[in-house]
Amino acid sequence: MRKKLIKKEKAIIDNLGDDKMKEKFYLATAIAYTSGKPHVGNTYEIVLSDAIARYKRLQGYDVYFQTGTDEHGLKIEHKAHEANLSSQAYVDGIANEIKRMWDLMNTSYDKFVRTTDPLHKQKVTEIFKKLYDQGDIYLGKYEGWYCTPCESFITESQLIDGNCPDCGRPATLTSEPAYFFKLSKYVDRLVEHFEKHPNFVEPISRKNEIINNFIKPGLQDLCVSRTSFKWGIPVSFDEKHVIYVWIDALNNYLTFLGYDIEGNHSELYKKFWPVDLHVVGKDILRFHMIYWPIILMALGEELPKKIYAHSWYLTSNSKMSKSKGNLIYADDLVELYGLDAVRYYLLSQMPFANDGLITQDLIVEKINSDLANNLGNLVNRTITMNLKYFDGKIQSNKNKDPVDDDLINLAKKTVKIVDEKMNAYHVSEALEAILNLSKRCNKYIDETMPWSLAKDVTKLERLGTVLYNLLESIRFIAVLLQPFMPQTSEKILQQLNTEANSLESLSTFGGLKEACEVKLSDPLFMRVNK
RNA sequence: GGCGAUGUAGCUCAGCUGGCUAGAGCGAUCGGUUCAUACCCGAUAGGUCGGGGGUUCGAUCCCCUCCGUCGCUACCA
Repeated sequence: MRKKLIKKEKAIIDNLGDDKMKEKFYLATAIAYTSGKPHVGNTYEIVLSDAIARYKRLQGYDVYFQTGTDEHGLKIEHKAHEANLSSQAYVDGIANEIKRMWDLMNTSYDKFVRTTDPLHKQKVTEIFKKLYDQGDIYLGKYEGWYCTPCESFITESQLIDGNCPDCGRPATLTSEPAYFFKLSKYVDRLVEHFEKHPNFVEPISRKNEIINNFIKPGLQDLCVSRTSFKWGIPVSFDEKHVIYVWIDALNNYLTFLGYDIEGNHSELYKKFWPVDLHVVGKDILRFHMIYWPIILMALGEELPKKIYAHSWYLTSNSKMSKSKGNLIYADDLVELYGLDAVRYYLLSQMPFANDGLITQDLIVEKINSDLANNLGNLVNRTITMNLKYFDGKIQSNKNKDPVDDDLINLAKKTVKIVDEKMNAYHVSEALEAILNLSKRCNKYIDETMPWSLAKDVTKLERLGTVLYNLLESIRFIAVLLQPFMPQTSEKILQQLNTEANSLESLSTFGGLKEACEVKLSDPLFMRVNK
């Protein structure tokens, strides 16, 4: 199956430039909740998605990459009230802040959506009505525990001896009319889908968590309307109710693409639906794994191909939160260490299925060892030598030696490893492979000792080949680095003075042209003192 | 309480379906080199693979149990 896919992708690469042959790829991040400034844990999601999107483009896919903000709900109504702002003014401010952060991180999204967009609201209204009309949403009664002083509903499991977990006062059982979504009607189909598509949700452990907690005990119908606040999309046929935020938010993937309930979809929709990859935080997997597919089933739309639930960055083993005062913001880090260094850290230090650690000390350590000493210094010393020995002119690579083979083979192999890892969305492992190639280059310099060859006039040709191999390997590194550190990649390619930056340019080791002149620039990364 | 992860060298982590002397990177120590951002290359580090028990010819990887940490448990999103 995977082999088949890779073959397919190769075929796409071979046909690059021919738009008709391009396969589409719709990548959507979860939309960020506008309750406050996003910390680095939230920012990770967009950077991760960006790396995937950029890699897919490099592979030749026609990528549509959507992100945005989720702006309704009780919490926001409260926050706005606290800030003495209208709800709309409040979310405008936060949405700007989030967009600014996404831009600061140099993320290449195609569209930034906001759920307060009038068109979105209209379409969600229509979708809700359609689901009601076809009987998937019905009016029922919400029964639950309520703490009157706290004005909040409490779940059975949150109750402490029948009392409110916040104030300790007795909770009362209340009942009020509310609309419900008939999840029960679709649950069998959903389970069947999970079974037929074992990789629908990854990591598997996260999928099991949801199945064990929600599916196995018996999926309850979902309450999809609220009357306790106003900041949301009203139910068109019952104005006292506001549509549950998740029904509102999840539909962004449809509405902004140009979905139409009558079936008069936009061209964009026809081209890109369904979502190929949802990148969401593990904390909201439930909504994407259960409610979202069921909504789509009810609407008769195709289901997403894959949902990837990423983990969190933790600071010394605890989740970042305002109350703990351990928040780290990406913009502060960028200020301190530079954009690509932060991107590098975020992308390289997250294990596939577990939480990652982020601290200033760890960041500094990675910047110094991986970026400054290994990669940056490699580029710097190699370019310097080519300038020193050959006035910058790239030499021929004809004077070969068996010691070259290992380096050249690794360069070629790295392309394959990166491809495999990225196809499985194992981003950190892809990056690791690239850095390994850089490390191998440094070793090659010691093996060949160019400074020694330079002292012997009869070995100049050999010296030229050694430097060629290094420069070409560095080109491989730079090309592969594009999705992860776009600016760094570009800086390296500029120093190499080459435009050969496509994936297919790596099909042969020898893309750099003879006699072309390399140029030295400032070091890519400076060492940071702790 | 239920469900699920996780506990491997000082630090961050790899170890697929059990099998040669348990690995990587960083840090530390020693040696080499000088093209380079005091960088790079090499060597070394003797870690009860959380504790105990079991299955097996043999377990870090299987089973049981105990301890620690973390996550999920439906109306906050």
